[in-house]
Amino acid sequence: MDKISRRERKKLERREAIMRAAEELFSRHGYRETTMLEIAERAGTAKGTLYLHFKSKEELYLTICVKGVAGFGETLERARESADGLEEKIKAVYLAYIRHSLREPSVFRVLRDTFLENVRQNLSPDTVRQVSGIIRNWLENESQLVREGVESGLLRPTLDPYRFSLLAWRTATGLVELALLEDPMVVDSTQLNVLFEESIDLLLQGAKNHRSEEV
Amino acid sequence: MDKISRRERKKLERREAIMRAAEELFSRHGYRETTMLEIAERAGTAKGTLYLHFKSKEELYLTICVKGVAGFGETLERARESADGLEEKIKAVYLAYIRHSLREPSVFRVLRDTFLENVRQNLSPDTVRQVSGIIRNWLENESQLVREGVESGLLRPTLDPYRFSLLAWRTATGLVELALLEDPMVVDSTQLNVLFEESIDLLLQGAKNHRSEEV
Amino acid sequence: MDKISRRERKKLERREAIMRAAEELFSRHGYRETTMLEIAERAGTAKGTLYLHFKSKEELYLTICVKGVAGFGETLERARESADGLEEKIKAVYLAYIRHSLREPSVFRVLRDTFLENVRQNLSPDTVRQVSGIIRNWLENESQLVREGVESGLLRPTLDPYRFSLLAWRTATGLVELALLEDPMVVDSTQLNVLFEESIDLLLQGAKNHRSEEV
Amino acid sequence: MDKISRRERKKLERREAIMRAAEELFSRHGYRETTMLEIAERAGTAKGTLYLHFKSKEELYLTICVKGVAGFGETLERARESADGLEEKIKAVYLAYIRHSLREPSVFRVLRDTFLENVRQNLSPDTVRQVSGIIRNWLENESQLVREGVESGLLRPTLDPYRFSLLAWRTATGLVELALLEDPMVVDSTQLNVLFEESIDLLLQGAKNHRSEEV
DNA sequence: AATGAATGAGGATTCATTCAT
DNA sequence: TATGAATGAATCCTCATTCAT
Repeated sequence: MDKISRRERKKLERREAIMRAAEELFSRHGYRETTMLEIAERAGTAKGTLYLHFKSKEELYLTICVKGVAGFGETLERARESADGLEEKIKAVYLAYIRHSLREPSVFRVLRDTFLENVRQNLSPDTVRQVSGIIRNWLENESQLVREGVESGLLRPTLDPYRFSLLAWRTATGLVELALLEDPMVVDSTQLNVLFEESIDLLLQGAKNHRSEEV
Repeated sequence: MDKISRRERKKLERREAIMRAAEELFSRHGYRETTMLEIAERAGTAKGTLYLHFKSKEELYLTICVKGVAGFGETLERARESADGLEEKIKAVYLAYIRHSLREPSVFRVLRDTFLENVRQNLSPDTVRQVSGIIRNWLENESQLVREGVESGLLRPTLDPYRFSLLAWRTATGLVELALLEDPMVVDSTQLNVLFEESIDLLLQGAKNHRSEEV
Repeated sequence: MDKISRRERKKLERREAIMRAAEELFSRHGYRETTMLEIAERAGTAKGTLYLHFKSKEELYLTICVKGVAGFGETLERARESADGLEEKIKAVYLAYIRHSLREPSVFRVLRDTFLENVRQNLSPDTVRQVSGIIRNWLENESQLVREGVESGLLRPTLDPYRFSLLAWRTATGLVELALLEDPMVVDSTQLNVLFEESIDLLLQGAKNHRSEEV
Repeated sequence: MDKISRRERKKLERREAIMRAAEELFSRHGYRETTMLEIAERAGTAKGTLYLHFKSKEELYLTICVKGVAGFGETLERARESADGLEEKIKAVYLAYIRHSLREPSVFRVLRDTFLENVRQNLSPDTVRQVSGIIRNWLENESQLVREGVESGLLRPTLDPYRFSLLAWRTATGLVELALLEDPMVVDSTQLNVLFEESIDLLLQGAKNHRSEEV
């Protein structure tokens, strides 16, 4: 039994090595430009071994996506729980999304690519739907916070919670994309770091119920 | 001489037909997924003809990029000029960026791809620098408007103009990406259309000098 | 126009060279054991060229089948027409089938393989159906001769014409298979040649209406 | 000693399980189409185990052939012995060949494939010679019956006994091939069943000494 | 003896690019 | 100039066989 477990552990390690290699390469070169041979070489295995662990290139990709999405979900959840107060929670989740993306750029890129039209074409509709489903789920969780903000009077009553979440998500994504460029050219990293916090402050400030503040 | 000029016109028309076809296809399917045969067929020529006009697939791609960037520049410039008032100008440029992107999705996608790390790898550093240069130029033009907004007291004095432009640009890009998905899955198009205007309103509202308003 | 036609002729020649090469190799090694590279090399072209003329390995195979079946059909038809008298016609068609098979062993083998279960599995049901359809057609033509033989009193009234055709076909096929072995081992070629005529004589003799002869 | 024999029995059982699995699969899908993994799974063992019992895929295939040939031999022998009268014996052997083939389609197919040119190429000349030898032996046994038929005046004196046996064998094989098709397309199974008996009747009728009958 | 993970040669197919006409 | 046939490197995937456990 010990022996079996040792063998299984080894297999699991291989699998993880493959996933790490694939994640890195998919993220750097995109789905189509990454070849199974490259992945195998980077993972230190033979081509055929990949197919022992994943039925196809697409399944390997999907597995990475799903794992990545799950990781994101946990991070956001933790951020929401650990912050106090509605405004703080909203900011925490927003910043957690950015920080997690920067910490795991491969995951961010793979998920983003899954979202972009031209990468979608190589994936089965099912894969795309699965990833989209999880993203929508985040957005709805986030909306709930915003809704509470509106109900509590913090944010102005005309604000649509889901649209605000959507906006925050797209803004964060746009900033991360910029931050992940090897040579951003149009901005230096200090400015970007400031912008992460500033951006959500701006959005929240704009969404506040100024009537009530003025009183 | 007339004949020569007729011949040249014909050649130019061919070249443009090829570029239109390529733009459409690169934008829909991405660089790798688009084949030279498809481009040729859509342009109504033979495969070999493409190589009379462009040295390689990559050169064709780059030519499209450069042309697209120029078109964007003109549109933004026109938007700035035709709007009245600082706030209106800022909004106009922001919305023009979005509208132009939606009107010319191919150009938007090709430029966005050029910006993303994994596509950059296929491009010469020179091309990347060229495109980046033009983008920085837009941002600086836009910054100038924001700076005037700050100086006039419309926007709060602590606002960094360049950072604000950057933020608006990334937000707009993030929204356009979503809008261009064939099946956005997480949002319907009505919501998105509202969001285009709402987003810049929110950003501007958040950037305003509320002290002065309250008075 | 002359030039175009020259080019087209060349293309047609290539196509035929490929078909000849494929026919030979499929017949010698079977469908699965034959590789596209081998076919290309034997045809004196590059691998890619095959795909200019045939969409896939299967389509190439099918094309050979269909052409082969047609050739058979014409041969049998000619045999039927040129012989005099019912009995002679039946014998002529039977022998023509054998002779054509021996003259074009590749075609015979390819068609036989299409018929055998394990080769069918690699082919689309459509391919199989198409070939089967033509074979059934032969059998029905042949049946018609036998039916006339029964009606004229030459063959015994209890004889089922279609079954007799089937039997003759299977017998002929069985003999050809033996004749095509490089080293038959169980029979020498003189014996086989005698057997070709003898076999149909035996079958016809057995099918005759002996009552009427006895009168 | 008991333990050792138990172990040996187990080993033998494994070996037989593997052979049964392989026979079934080779027969259904052909040599190339059958994978060692499939055989292992069907036999309830691991892939590696196959190589403890058989040096290679080919050796496994050959072992099945040889065993199959032996089984055929016994069946035919039994049929000859249990029938009474020359004509009955000839028919019995003929029908036994067909029935055994239908009862053990795997064996039939494997042997037939061994006989066909394209499969022979994978086999050592020795194996082919061995199988051929056994087949010739059948044919000679069968010839003996026919010879007696000629000598007794049942069959016409001009009939060559070996050729007649050859013919009967090829006819039977041709019919079995048709009968084993999953979807015969050109004939239904009722007709085929009638044809089994009808065919040997026709052949024998054709071979009879009609002069003597007429008297 | 049994296992099953790992290997890597081999096969079908695609497509950017070349070049003879 | 325009064509499109030809090329062959590159890609995904399969599977017989080996070997450490």
